[in-house]
Amino acid sequence: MQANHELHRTIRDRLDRNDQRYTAGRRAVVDALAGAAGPVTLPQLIAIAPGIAQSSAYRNLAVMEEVGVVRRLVHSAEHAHYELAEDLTEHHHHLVCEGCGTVRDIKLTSGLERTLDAAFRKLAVSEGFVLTHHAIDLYGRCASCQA
Amino acid sequence: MQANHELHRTIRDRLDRNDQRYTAGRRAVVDALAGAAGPVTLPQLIAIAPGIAQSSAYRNLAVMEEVGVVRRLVHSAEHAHYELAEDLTEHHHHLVCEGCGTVRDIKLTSGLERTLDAAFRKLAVSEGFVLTHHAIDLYGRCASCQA
DNA sequence: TTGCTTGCAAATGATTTGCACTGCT
DNA sequence: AGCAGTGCAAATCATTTGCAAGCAA
Repeated sequence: MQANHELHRTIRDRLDRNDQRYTAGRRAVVDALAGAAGPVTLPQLIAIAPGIAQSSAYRNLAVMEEVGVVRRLVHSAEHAHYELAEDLTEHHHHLVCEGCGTVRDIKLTSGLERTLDAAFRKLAVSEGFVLTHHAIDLYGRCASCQA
Repeated sequence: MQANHELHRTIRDRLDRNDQRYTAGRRAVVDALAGAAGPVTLPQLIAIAPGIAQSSAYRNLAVMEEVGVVRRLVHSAEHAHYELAEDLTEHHHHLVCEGCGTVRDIKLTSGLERTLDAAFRKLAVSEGFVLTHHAIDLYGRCASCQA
């Protein structure tokens, strides 16, 4: 992860380029996302960064997703999860707890990622797809949810 | 995929064991899922198998998911997708079109799957997770959605 | 009969939107 | 001043649920 002011600068640029402002509310959302150990739900986000109205949080996340600053993930939980876009952080995947719904970031070795990329690309071509990205989710139960 | 009556028998057994009936409505849902080229949304399901009420479709899918006959997937589209459980079909992954939202099944080579399993298991252990399964989604644009 | 299943209509709950107001620029 | 961003409350829309009727054991 980049230094924090560097991150903010990059985001401001990206918003600027799309005629969007980088307001205090948006900065607060970004700080909350940057500080988390994985993607967070909207309730979690509001808990971390109090004072942000729910509707504004949703709207700002949508704007920033549009601009490529935020990524929205949907697993099977009732709430979607949000995280900073990968080019602002690092390529990673997710470990999802089926008990409590928490999502944690994980990374594969770069060797394995390279292998996968090649395999995926080949597969996509044979199906006539142009790939934009891939997602790998591991599902299981975290240490505290092993009833 | 197994022969169709074999599939139905397996499903009936699994429902029986959970004190659930295998009704005509449920059979219709299963047939629809078994005939599709990938997971389908509820509207798609109803279109394929007319005469099933929306609420019954949702209810039957929920029951069959509970029993391990159906799997529910959520990508980012507005509707969830449903497919038969993997042990009734074959282990596979998904290619998602970001244009039209269609999801198609794909398979990796078994060698690659083995490599991945090993890597995933190791990762999970180090995070204190007990894995149940994994999902790999490739995102891109299908041939007809390449504007 | 007894209880699960179904279909319809109403309820739920996450997310979105209308609108009036605040605050950049 | 002029327009984008914010908060509140109301609207949406997929999914779930209550209820009365149908069907299987």
